[in-house]
Amino acid sequence: MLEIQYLRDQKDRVLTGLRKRGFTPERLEILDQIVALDDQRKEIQTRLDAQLNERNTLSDEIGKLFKQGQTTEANALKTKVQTIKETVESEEQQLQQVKSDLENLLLTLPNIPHVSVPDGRTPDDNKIHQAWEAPLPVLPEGAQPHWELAEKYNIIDFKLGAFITGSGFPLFRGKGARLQRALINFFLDRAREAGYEEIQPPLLVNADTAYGTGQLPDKEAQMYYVERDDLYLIPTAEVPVTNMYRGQIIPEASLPVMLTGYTPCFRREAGSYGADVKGLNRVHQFDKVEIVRFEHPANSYAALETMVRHVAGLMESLELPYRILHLCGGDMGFTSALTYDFEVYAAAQQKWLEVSSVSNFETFQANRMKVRYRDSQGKTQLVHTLNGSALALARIVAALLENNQGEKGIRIPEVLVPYTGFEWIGGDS
RNA sequence: GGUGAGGUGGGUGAGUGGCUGAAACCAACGGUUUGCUAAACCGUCGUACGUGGAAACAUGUACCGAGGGUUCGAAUCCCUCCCUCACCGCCA
Repeated sequence: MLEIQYLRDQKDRVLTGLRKRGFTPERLEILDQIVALDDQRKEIQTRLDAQLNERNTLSDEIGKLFKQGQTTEANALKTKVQTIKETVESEEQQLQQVKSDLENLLLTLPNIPHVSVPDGRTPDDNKIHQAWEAPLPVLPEGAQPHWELAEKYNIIDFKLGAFITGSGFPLFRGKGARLQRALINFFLDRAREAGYEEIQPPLLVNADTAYGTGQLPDKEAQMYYVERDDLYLIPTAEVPVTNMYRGQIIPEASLPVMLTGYTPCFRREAGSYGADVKGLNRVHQFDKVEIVRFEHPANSYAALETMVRHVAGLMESLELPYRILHLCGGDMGFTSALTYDFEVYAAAQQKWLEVSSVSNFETFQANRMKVRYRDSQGKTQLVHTLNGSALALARIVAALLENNQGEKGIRIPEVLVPYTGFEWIGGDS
């Protein structure tokens, strides 16, 4: 959620930012509505506070009068307060109304893109931030996409998953399951070595938490919801982990707070069909190691860069061809100010698959969650929040299977062997 | 799931209708003093929003788990919900 003060002070920036996100001039009128509502809010509050002050003062006097036995005078004041009470009630209602209107409008505004964010509407307008310079792997004739390899080596059973649950819920078995576990441990170890504290958060969250990171209200249809208990299955560890600090004031000296967590992620992916959803390309449940940071605003972009380097390092050690995209205004998530997407090249499909998204949310999430720190003047300031996948498993597995297939089977990258305990899938080991 | 007891500031904890935004103690921060450490003493010590102010700051309002209600007035009384603890039941 944007800060109203920012919106008032930096209107030009907000305007250009929203245009970058494809706001039409009509939709931009919302800014003036917000400011007008906020003015109204202030006005009502000033009035209301004055009335409340009078009520409190009079009530005080009534108490004193009663104590002195001056009941007649006290009762006279009582009727006076009674009339104040009525106007107070109506003004309180107005205030509440205006506040909720204001909040609802503010919730419709996405974050303001960073100045570097490219213009554009669709994924085609994303800029390549870091290209893959080496030649892309070319597989020999007869190379198979991962869903065929999965069946051939009996490591992922899509049909069985569909039988047990539904499509998009793959079942990993044998070396497939072990590869998953190896990747999770590898990613967690790397994150820990980089200074992130490991967290195992709850996988279901309440509505307040889902609002905090911005999943509600705008991504409600994307989450699985347990109606009976009013809980949501997490779409990413970002949600529970970032909310660890909801409503908190973090001592400035504790910044940055660096957290990592592995969780399964659940996404309904409503409305996705076709070739994109084949195999592991788009599934309802997948595993991911997430890194989350709460940063001093002055450091957040440097932090973003180190996160990007961290993820790039993972890709490199897995020997996977990857590229980094700088998302354009139209393709960026609602809450993000700047997002880099990592794509891995799946050589059999000859497709780039998104495997990580690293973002700086600046104060957008922090404002919603009221996560602050105290600056050297003793004032509370909103922190910047950042997060990134490091990494999302399903598509990494897809690329590993496809790119590393050969006559002997599927070769496991060297760094993973200590984790898997085997060097080949389908080979001798 | 059942029964009982509770939820007060960073912590412990007082407070059962007005003099309590909240005692006291601890922690923290600033200072004084002793050669350092320690101790003692003095002071500061919640958040949000509004108003005035360039700011420091002053001032108003709200907040004692959350939301409603009673009352001229609620941390205090009533209702609903949430959470914690104890015991019982169930259970990986």
